[in-house]
Amino acid sequence: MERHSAGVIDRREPGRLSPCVCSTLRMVSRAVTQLYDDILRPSGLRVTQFSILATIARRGEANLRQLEHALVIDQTTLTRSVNLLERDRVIERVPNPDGRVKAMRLTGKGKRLLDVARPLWAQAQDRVLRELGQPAWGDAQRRLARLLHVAVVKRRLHRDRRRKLSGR
Amino acid sequence: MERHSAGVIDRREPGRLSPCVCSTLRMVSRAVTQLYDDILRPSGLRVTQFSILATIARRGEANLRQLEHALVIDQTTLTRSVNLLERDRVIERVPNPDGRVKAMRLTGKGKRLLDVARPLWAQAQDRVLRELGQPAWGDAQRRLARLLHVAVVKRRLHRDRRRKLSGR
DNA sequence: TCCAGATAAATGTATCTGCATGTACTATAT
DNA sequence: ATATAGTACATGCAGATACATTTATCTGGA
Repeated sequence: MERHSAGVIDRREPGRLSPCVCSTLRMVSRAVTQLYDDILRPSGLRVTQFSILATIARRGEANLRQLEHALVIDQTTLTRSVNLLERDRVIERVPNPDGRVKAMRLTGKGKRLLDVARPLWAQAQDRVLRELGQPAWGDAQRRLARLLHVAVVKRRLHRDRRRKLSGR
Repeated sequence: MERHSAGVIDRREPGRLSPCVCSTLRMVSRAVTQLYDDILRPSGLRVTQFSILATIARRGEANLRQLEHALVIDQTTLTRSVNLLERDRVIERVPNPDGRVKAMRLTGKGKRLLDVARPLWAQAQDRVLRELGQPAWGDAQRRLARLLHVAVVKRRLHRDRRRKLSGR
């Protein structure tokens, strides 16, 4: 008997959500990521890489600082992710007068890859939105945007307070 | 060429959300995780570990399979996380007649740790909910629960189809 | 009894994540 | 011209994530 088609018992859905806002977000994020990555697999891109590529593509080029703000990813995380894409010749450096700035653009390979990945992404997005409903996602998105804003701001406050206390 | 150089401009909040459901979730998840981890820091626990501990504590004990379902975390991920907690003597193994099952419970240290962490968690949770509003979170939570369900089910379908195609 | 199939967890590999800190370069005030 | 502050990115370290595969164990027949 197949592992996941396994009878009635495995029909039990994942338990109720955690009361914790953060754990809930992580949980949903994990599950949805797995779905997207599954569907994106033929392209060889993960959704993380896809979002970086799409962001660079939209702007033509982008440096780490811009990506950090656009994607709300820590700069040190971005450095590694970007390095992997660079290693695989999916993106390449754009010369910049400011020696500190690392600006990147897609290579030909990167563009072709993105062309392969886009319809797959659309497929994943479609499956989710068709089931969830566009309006419901619109609602959710607004809440999440607010949540993002709250988290970013609160955190800034928290860090500033700690810094003041420690006299720095 | 007027990059988004410093100063007043940097007051700009993180850009609009991505149109991608998955990227949006990951983005918000990252930001909120950072806030929770920041506030939990004095306890030495991260929110991921906190949620595992809280789950075990609620049940008295739990094995990996139960945690996998409760937290919607891949079993292989759980193995590593649980090993770290075990290494730090925060949880310990509970003997089980079935030699395959790894059931865990909190140690004394684990309980004390959780007692330290809980008020910190509540503080993080409060800050977010006070700002977002309980009802708004209730709404969001419902959408996310639906999203989780959709992702899990869709993925099952996707995998089953691939398996059938590849003749396995 | 013994074995095939099922189940629970562990392992190899690779990526994602981010804190604390370091390095390289730029801009500014003197 | 030069110290100094500030900016942009990199690195060391540690944990979080999960796919593919393996190992250990259990269970139900023949």
